[in-house]
Amino acid sequence: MTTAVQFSRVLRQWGRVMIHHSRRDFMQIMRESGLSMPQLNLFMRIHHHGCGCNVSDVAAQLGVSNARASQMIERLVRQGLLERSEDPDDRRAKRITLTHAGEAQVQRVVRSRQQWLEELTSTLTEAQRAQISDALVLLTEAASEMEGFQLGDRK
Amino acid sequence: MTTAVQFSRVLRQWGRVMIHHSRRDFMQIMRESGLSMPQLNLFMRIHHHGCGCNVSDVAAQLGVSNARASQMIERLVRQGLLERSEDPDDRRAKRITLTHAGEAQVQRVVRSRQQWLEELTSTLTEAQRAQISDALVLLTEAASEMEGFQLGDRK
DNA sequence: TGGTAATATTAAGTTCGCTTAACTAATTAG
DNA sequence: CTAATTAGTTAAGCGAACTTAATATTACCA
Repeated sequence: MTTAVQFSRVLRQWGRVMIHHSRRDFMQIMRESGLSMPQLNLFMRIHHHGCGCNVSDVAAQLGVSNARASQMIERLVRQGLLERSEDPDDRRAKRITLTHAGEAQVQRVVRSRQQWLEELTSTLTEAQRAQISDALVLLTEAASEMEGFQLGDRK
Repeated sequence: MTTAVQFSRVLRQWGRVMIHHSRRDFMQIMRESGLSMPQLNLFMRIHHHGCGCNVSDVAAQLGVSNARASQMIERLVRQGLLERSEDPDDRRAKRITLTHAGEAQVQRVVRSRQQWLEELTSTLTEAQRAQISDALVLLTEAASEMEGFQLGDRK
């Protein structure tokens, strides 16, 4: 009955719709590209981390042992999707970066999300967009204040 | 420059925040409960499907062979998280349902999502909630019209 | 400088996820 | 009433995902 309860129900509903789509697209791309979930996740993480990711970073972000990260990277390097180069500042470490082909896989995921949202956008009127936009900015800012979640459209 | 582009950027940002959280919570619960991603997904699917789910349904929803579904279910039945009973209408078929313990795992996921959203809710004013709520209803309806995505708070 | 810590890889082994194929039992169709 | 279908399980086997332990190389520190 209280507004708060209704409000959080509305929030959850939109969340469900979003996540449902995101998941479906992600799995679709997995199938098409022949990449596994951990592999595709690895790409997304490296992409969002920016450059200069080393093996330990990858392991930490994936919640996996260093050995496992090294193995995964090895395989993807051999497939031409990742590049492994020596870190000039610390010759023990390796810099892991996406090759052109690897970046292309990331872009498939990014674009698929973008596409659905843009289709959705096109079904709304100018006024509706403005209204929703204001609301989402509020929400996103509130979430970002609640914890140090960094905004900005990547990089 | 156009509103549409800005709008879809705002949409994407909120989406990123949501998905980021959802994923983190999910993996947290996986670790804590000792369940794998496919297993926890299986629970969520059975939960949302309502009762009367049989082995073939599970297989279809998970995108996996019947044999695999049967194997997964077998293990979870042994762990006391699922129940497998004969379908009275068709004695070949089995009804798969969550036990109390299984439902508890689902509730962990549901509650973790709910909790974050409610925390977020509490940082907003009454007026902001109303504004955002209206906006999200618009969005959710637009998405649901774009394709037959069924609404309703589960079951 | 010598010892300790950090970084990455390799080796060996376990468990998991998944498939196909073969099998059993119940239902439906001709 | 047989024959074909459908639901589920079991078996055998492959490859992926992980782990721990061992090793090599580089960096840091007292």
